Amino acid sequence: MGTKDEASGEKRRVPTQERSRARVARMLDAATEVFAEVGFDAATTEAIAERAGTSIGSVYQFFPNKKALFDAIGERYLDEVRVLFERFLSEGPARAKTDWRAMVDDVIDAFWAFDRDSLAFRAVWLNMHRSAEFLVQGDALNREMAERLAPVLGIAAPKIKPAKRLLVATMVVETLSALLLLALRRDERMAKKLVDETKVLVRRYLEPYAD
Amino acid sequence: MGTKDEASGEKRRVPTQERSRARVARMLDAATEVFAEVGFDAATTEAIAERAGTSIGSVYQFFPNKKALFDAIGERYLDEVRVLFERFLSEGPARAKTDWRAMVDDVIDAFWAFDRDSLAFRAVWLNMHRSAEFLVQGDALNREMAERLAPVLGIAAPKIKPAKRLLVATMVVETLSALLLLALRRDERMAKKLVDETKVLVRRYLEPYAD
DNA sequence: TCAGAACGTGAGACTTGCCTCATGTTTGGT
DNA sequence: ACCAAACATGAGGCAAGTCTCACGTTCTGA
Repeated sequence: MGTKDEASGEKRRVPTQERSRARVARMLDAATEVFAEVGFDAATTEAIAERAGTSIGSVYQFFPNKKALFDAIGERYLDEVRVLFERFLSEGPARAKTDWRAMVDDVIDAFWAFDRDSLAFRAVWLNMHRSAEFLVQGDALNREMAERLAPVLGIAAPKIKPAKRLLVATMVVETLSALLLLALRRDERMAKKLVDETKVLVRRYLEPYAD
Repeated sequence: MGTKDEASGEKRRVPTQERSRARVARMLDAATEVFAEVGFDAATTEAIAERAGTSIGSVYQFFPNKKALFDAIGERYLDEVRVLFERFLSEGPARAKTDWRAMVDDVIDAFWAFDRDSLAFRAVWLNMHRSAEFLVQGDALNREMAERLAPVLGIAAPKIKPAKRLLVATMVVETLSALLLLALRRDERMAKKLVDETKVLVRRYLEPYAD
């Protein structure tokens, strides 16, 4: 490795002029694409700079290293997912009691519609955590979503014992994650079938837990 | 990349003496461990040689490059999985009609018991295909298993339309794959819960398809 | 209008890791 | 016992890729 700074410590210039702000935004977009296309290790900073229409020097003016670049878009991506997820959580209590079946469909549709690029990047994101610190660091995002989902399940599926809610939420989140990522890898036609069948699977799994 | 040979063409010595055969076996074991621990990219041939108690030169005497090493254990791993899977397929028609629920449990237990190392390596295997030739090359192993499973579903779950069998089989295989790999990353206690709940999920999903 | 701060650049220093090769050792058949 | 083939070794050639740095350009405020 060529890591110099520890724990992605920044120590870099913060863009203040408009010109550099736009440039940094282009870098993040380029990085998202490149990481999504070839994965973290195979992505080169050179390729990212080129796609952003700038030079390597400029990249390192704002990001101390490749990992920091990855972390930055990871954070941005996380925020977007949280917003999406939050929308459902906020309307959760109201709908969950009566209308949870339709809600499941909506959540799945929403995540599926949520930009292919983002999903592709998410695959890289998950795989990163899976290879490097394999057994130590879990999949932070999925874990967080499961924790947020658990309370909602208490309403939608009251038959689940409180102690078991997190387990069920984890099952749902991980299954969705895996199947949507799979759909992403298939052609349009198969993808649609998979997404629809995923709705069926989740509904059938939760059905006996509903009141 | 430093790839010289195309399409993992061998062009290397085949071990004939007992000494070298044993050495090659140690190399494969070491490679499995290292790949499983840190992933393909981060694994160094040096580390593999060292763990096998030999030198890099010897590794390259029998394997043309790093990828060939990976392919070799991939093949070995595939064979083991096929044997495991075949056992269930052979008894399939007999049990499938009456006893498919217990069969689901058995399959899950069997795959879970199937050596942690192997499962860890499988994660690397799947992730490899996912990053490099992202949208092109699918997950060969899971696809193959789904194709083999589809006919069995015709017996166990006769209500599935023939055209839909492969879809359902794919759903089952991918879900199992994802959830067992997840269980692997969790501690013993949580893993057991996840495995048990996976049985529940698969059973509930297939139930309406059974006669 | 001008100084200095912010910004942009890309050649190349430096590191890492794959793989080769020249050299030495072990084995098995005669 | 002896030779040729098989085997083993690890220093280092080489390519790829990360990140720095010295120099040039653009912006901002007084």
